Amino acid sequence: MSAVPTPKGKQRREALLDAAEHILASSGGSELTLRSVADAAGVRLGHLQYYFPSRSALLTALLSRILDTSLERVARLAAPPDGDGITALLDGVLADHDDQALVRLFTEVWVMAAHDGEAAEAVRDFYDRYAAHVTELLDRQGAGAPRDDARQRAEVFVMLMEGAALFRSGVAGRRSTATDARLRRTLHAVLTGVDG
Amino acid sequence: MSAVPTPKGKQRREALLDAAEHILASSGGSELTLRSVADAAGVRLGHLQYYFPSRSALLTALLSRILDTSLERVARLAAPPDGDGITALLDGVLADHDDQALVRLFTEVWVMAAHDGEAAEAVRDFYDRYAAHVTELLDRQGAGAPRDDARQRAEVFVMLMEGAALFRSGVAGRRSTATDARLRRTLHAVLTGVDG
DNA sequence: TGTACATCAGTGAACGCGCGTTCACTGATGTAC
DNA sequence: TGTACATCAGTGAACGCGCGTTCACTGATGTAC
Repeated sequence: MSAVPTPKGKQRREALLDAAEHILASSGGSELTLRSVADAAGVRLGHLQYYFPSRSALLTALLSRILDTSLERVARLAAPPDGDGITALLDGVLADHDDQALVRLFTEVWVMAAHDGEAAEAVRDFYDRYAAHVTELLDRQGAGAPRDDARQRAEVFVMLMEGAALFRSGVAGRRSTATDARLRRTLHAVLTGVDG
Repeated sequence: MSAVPTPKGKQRREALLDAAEHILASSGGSELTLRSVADAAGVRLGHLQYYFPSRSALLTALLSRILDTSLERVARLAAPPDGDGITALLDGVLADHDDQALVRLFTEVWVMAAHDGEAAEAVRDFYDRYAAHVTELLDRQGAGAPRDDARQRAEVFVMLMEGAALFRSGVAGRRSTATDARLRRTLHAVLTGVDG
C-alpha cells in the first residue's frame, strides 16, 4: 500500500476497520481473527493482508480509529454552539451509555492497554485530551475557579463516567432510575462544585 | 474428580487457579491457554484436564473465585471492628488500586461479562452484593438517611471507584496527587452527602 | 489517440504451529472385610 | 495385619482444526511520452 492512499484504497481500508470493529464489539478480541474480518468485509484473506500486513497492524489501526472517533465526539460535546455547556456534555456522554457496542469496545480497549505498552500510551493520551476538553469547557463556563481546580474536576468527571458506563450500559451492572438521578447530581456537582 | 474433593485435590485445584489467575493478570485472556496454565503450575496438560475438563470450565471457576475473593475483601472493609467505617472503606478500596494485577484482572472480568451471558450475570451479582455491603455500612454509620438514599449513594460510589481503578492503577490513565485529593473528597461526599 | 510500463487492488494456495479435546493408560491412596 | 478392590491423581500421545504469515500470481488503473 502506498503512503498516500487513493480514495478507493482509503475507503476500502475504512470498510475493513468497520468490519473489525463490529466483530470486536459483538464478539470480543478472541474472535477477531484475520479470517473473520475478511469474511465480514467480503474480501479474501490475502487482500486484507494487503492493507494490514499483520494482525497487530490491524489492531493498532483499529484502536487508533476508535480513540480518534471518540475524542472527536467529546470535543463536539464539550464545545456546544451556545447554552448550558455542562448540561449538554452531561447529556451527551450519558447518552453514549445506551450504545452497548461502544461500551463493549471500550472494555476491549482497556484490556489492550492493560497488556500492551503502546496501546496503553495511546489510551492515556486519549484520556488526557478528553480531560483537557472538559477542563476547557469548565474554564469557559466556570465561575472563575482556578484552572488547576477545573482540571481536577474534569479528571474525576472522566473517572466517574467510565465507571458509570460499565453499569449503565448493562455490560457489567444494571441501570436504575433512582441511582441514575443520584449519579447525574453527583456528576453535576463534580463539574460545578455545587453539591446536588 | 469427585463431588467432594479430598484436601489434596482441593489444594491442587487452588494451585491451578493461582497459575491461571497469574497468567490472566500478567498476559491477558488470549495467553491463557490450557498448556500455559499447566506449564505454570508444573503439571501435564492431561492432568489439568482432570480438574477442569474444558477451558470454559477453568474460566468459569476462575471468574467465580476472583469475584468471591473480591467480595470477601469488600465485606471485610465495609465491616470494620470500630472507628470511622467510611474512611476505612475509602482507604481500603483506594489501596487496592496499587495492585495493578488486580485491576488488570478486572478489565478481563469486564470483557468476559461483555461477551458471555453467564459471566455477565455473575458480575452483576457481584456488584449488587458489593453495593449492598456499602449500603449496610452507610445505614450503620449514617445520619439516619432513608435506606433508598444510602443504596443510591453506594451504587454511585461503586461506579466512581471502578472508573478510578482504571486511572489510579495506571492501566488506562495516570495518577495525579492533586486529582487524587479531589477524588477522595468526591467519594467522601458521595458516601456522606457532605460536599468536600 | 495509442502504447508501454509502473503501481495499485485483489486472489489463491500452502506452511508450520499451537490450540482444545479425547482417550487409554499407570501409579498412589483409601477402604472393606 | 493382610489382602482385594475401588477410586483418586497424574501421564502421554494423538486428533483435527483454525490460526497468522508468506508468497507467487493476475487483473485493473493510472501515467508518461
